[in-house]
Amino acid sequence: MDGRGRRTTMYDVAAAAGVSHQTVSRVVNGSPQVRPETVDRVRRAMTRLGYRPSGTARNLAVRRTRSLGVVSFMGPLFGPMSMLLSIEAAARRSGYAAQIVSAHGLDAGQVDAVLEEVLRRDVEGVAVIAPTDGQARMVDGLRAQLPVVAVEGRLGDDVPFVASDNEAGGRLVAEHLLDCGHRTVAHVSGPTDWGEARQRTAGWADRLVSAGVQPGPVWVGDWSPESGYRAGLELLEHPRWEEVGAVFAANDSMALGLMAALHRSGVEVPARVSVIGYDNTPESGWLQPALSTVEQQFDAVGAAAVERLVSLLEGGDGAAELLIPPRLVSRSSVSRLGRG
Amino acid sequence: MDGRGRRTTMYDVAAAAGVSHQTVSRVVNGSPQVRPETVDRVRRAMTRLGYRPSGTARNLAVRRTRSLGVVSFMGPLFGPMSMLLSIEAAARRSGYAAQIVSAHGLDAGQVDAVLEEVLRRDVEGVAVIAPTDGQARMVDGLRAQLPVVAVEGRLGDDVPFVASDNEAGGRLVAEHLLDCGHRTVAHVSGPTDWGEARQRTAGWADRLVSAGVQPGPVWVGDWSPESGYRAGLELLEHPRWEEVGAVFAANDSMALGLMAALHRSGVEVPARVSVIGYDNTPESGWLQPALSTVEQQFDAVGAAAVERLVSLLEGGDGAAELLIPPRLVSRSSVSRLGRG
DNA sequence: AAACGAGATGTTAGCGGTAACCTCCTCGTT
DNA sequence: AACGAGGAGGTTACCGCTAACATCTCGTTT
Repeated sequence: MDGRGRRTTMYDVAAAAGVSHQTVSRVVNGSPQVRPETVDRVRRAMTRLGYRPSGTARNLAVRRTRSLGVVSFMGPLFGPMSMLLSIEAAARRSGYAAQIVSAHGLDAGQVDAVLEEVLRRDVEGVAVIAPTDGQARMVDGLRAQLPVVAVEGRLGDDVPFVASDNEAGGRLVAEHLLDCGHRTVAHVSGPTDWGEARQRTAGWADRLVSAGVQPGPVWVGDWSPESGYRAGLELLEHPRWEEVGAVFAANDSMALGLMAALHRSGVEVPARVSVIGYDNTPESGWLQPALSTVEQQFDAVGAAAVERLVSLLEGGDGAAELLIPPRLVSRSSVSRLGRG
Repeated sequence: MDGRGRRTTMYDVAAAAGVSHQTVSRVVNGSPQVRPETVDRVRRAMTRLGYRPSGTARNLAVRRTRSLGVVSFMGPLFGPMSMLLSIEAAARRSGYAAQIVSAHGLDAGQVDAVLEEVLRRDVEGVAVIAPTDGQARMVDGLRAQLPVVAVEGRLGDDVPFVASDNEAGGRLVAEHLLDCGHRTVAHVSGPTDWGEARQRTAGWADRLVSAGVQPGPVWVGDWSPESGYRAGLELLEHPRWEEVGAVFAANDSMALGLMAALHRSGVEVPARVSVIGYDNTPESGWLQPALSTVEQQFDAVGAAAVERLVSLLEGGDGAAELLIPPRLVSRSSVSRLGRG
């Protein structure tokens, strides 16, 4: 800016360096078509005047913003937050800026507001982290306007979808429990309107059934430690509680609450009952007992999502689904019984 | 877009509706100077053509982007992440978009890259979440260009600064411990190049001293559960370990690791030794034992930071510092002894 | 010596909006 | 009947940059 509040533009630099604005543009963009000494003169003028190029003007001229929208429909849960960050990082690596818009609520008004917001920002494509159902339709408006990829939650059959493979994760859990000799396992699932929750449950039940084991009772939580705690209390009063040898909590927070309830009632983990979670938060390994869990590769998911989106922008086709396999982290909250 | 890839503009809408582009602009911006039936005609044309206004063009014309940069220099720790989200929310409430740029490393190259990145995006101001020292100078370049507010970590005497009052938090901890009758308390601090860490330690020590109590041994951690665990092991071998009645860990993660170490060695918390953390993560209340801790009001801090920044943009002065008081959350990891 | 071609730079016309100013028309006044 | 005011809308000139094409300068080529 000069004293009068007018911003320093290319023209100012051009005048100061005794060249045309186009030459300044060339210097800014590193064109090889400029003589070294001219480059120098222009550079000097730029720093002397404190010139800063206007990205806005550039974007308008080239008709690209190189920015992606990332809309997230939830609060500060570990999973969604990790996704957000990993997408931002991946986008930056690909030369795009990430416009993050997050809404905590899910009522129609909020969703609309968020979508308008993201459209207003001239993004070239959008990654939607919308793990609960019923947002699919609300996002239709977006899809008509620009490329969309769904992350972690399906948005419709025709929307490219990238996620951690929750069904595989559930299967991993069941497998591990079976390996350790457990034959009766209960489950504290996530909210049933979360696709991720349903898939973890499905994978778990599926693997159990295919091993001839009947899936045990299921409680529905809301991801919070408190809901895990409540489920734990109810579990303790279940008629067939005695038979339950292991519990699969659909995330680590609920596993924590669950273990708190068990602990409070003097039930030892893993001696009396094994517990396994999902997420592998940085804390999970330090709980007492150290929590066995499943780790999702958020970085890989984020990177894949951005890659898909960028490929769509560059005219590629919107390949169908991509599921990133999770991996089991075995710690001490699951006991190993003799083969039963 | 029409078939040929040209985007639908105001002029297209204007032509379709039989008005001038300016009238379209008036409709888009809700000017009252347009006859209802004209508004109608224009609206119809807009939806028919799938018109979407170009924020970029608008920004260029009005010479404002209404967006703020948020640069964060660290990974997915609870505190920083919470700040990020709270700032984004606050910015949106104030009608600004938040351009989030985060770097995990701290080497000069990275910092420069991040700063350039944020400048390139035409933000009107920047909130820097830079809790470690030595970034102050690196950020000087930024400050010369546009308003900056420092969040959680001081950036220099002349940069407006908003943070949670860590010294008060440290004092709160000491006070609570004293109240509970503890006279010998050890401390696992955060990294010494974090201002927050130093302040928590300082407040804690200060309050202790002013009560005539000698601050106990101090270990330096890195915020991770693992470093808390290591500190715990060392603590157990300290010559004066017998005298230590309480330990203050500078965040909940380290408190968790610490408790794991104590537990492993059969030391009971809080019976033998009390533990208190800092942060109040969603999990803290469900640990065993439930962790006493200090809660920072991230929402308030974020809101205040944005408010400061916006006021700077609108010509206000950059008031000095603002510290938001934290509050103590008392749970069961601290035992109450008789007054000693 | 004149024409040639390539490198270095300048000119002009947008990109899609907004702002400021101008015009036209319709009323109510006097 | 002439006049002024205000509502409704149109015109023109930017905003700060890039793209495409035009121009100028020389060292070569013939």
